[in-house]
Amino acid sequence: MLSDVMEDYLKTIYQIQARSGPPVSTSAIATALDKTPATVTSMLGTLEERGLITREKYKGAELTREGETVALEVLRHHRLLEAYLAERLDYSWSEVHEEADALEHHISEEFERRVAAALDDPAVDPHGDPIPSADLAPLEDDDATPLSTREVGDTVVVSRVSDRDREELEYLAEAGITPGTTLGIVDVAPFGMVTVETDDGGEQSLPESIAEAIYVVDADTDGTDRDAGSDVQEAGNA
Amino acid sequence: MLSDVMEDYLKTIYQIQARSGPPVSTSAIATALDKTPATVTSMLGTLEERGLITREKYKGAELTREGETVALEVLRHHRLLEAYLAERLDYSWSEVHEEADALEHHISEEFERRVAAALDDPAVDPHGDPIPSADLAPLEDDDATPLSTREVGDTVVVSRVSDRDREELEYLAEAGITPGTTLGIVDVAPFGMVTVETDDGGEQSLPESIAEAIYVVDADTDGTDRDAGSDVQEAGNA
DNA sequence: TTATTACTTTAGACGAGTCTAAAAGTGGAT
DNA sequence: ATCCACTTTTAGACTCGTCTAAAGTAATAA
Ligand SMILES: [Mn+2]
Ligand SMILES: [Mn+2]
Ligand SMILES: [Mn+2]
Ligand SMILES: [Mn+2]
Repeated sequence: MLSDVMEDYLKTIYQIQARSGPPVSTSAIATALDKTPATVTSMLGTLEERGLITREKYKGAELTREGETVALEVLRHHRLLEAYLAERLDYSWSEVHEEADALEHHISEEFERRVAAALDDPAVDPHGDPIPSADLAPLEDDDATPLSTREVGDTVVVSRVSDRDREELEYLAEAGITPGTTLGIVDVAPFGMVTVETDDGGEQSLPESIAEAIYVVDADTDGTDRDAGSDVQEAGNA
Repeated sequence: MLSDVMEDYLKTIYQIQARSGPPVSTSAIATALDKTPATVTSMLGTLEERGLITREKYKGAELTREGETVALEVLRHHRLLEAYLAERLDYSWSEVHEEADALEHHISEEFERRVAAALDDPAVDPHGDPIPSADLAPLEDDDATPLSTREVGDTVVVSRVSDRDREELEYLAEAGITPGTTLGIVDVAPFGMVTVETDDGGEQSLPESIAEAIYVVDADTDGTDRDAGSDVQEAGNA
């Protein structure tokens, strides 16, 4: 059996690896988990012994297939919980992350199945992140890029939004920007300020930090299979 | 902040104290939590320092008001979770206990509120045990006694059923005996075997171990306020 | 009253996960 | 080619919750 702590390390390594690719540095993990680098080095040793990661000294870590499976399991729990809380317990999308973090290590497989069944096997969580399937098959990486990398004139659809910052999420819910929203980029000002036009014709100016947290795809690349779970995306963003 | 482990000790002390009164012996706690007596002695020292229990050496422990409040909080979480799982996720009453045990330390106060609201503030859990109120006021002790202490001719109503043994609970669900069921005692045989007649006229013979786990009140003392939450009692006992 | 027995506490050890401080390695700039 | 700044690892310590083994206490039986 793996401890909660080990599960959190594996989840974190997975997420950094998904963004920046392996190897994942000690300090990146330390920052993400708010631990000292020395602590991380020690735990990486344990995870390596258990066959969950491979490691090159002074370079960084990489998940093994087994480690990846554990990470996907935890991520499935996390995202199913987020979806359930938003859909069935009236949580807003800015509140679900912390609650899911606290519960993800403690639910049974039976609970996981029942929650998934209650929601009819949702494909994405309230932030637009894909929910790993029950068989824990690897997730394909998506082609979404931050809004901050796009240019004036682009028309894009919001694919997902980083769920790490409550205030950002509240701001975006207020602005009516959630997964599925279509945005036209009207202006890009100095310091990364992006002005967008929403479906309803309104204009919003978004600071760079927000524009970096919004992942978008081209409008014509839209609605392929990501939208299967858009009922969940729509829910509880008041 | 209290650890999960401390919460479990306090919950356990509360439950033993409710059954047998203080002081609660080291060995009783050790048995209930499946730890060694030495371990329990050590933790009792910690709980005493924190002001959660009082203690007389070689005699046993007793909860302070503060300790009792913590225990009631954990118990509220546990029983609300059991009720929610049975009512909203289709769990049977034999499955809820373990899941609630795993989750009770990890839900937020917000989650507690939302679950309570979703169920319309249930008064009892699926086993008939009272759910402490949100203000954590002490529970009055009920007057229910084990079916095994009753005599031929008595007509009684099931008040609650011990939730510790899955197989017992499955057996009872099968037999149609749940909180609220009226039973007539038809026979008491050697070795404590009790034969009862159920509402529908059927007869059941219950081994002593089962009869000890069923807490009943006199039929005429019935339906005072315990029945406020009988919708919950009825749910999910397939 | 004393001896037996059961229970409780003390003493000491250990694994998990964490930290701080110091040593070692890495990679770019001079 | 050497040095410097930064990162990583090592070394050692600490807390928490647990255990085993030994010693102490209480209650009862002889
Ligand atoms: Mn799972
Ligand atoms: Mn999310
Ligand atoms: Mn609570
Ligand atoms: Mn119960």
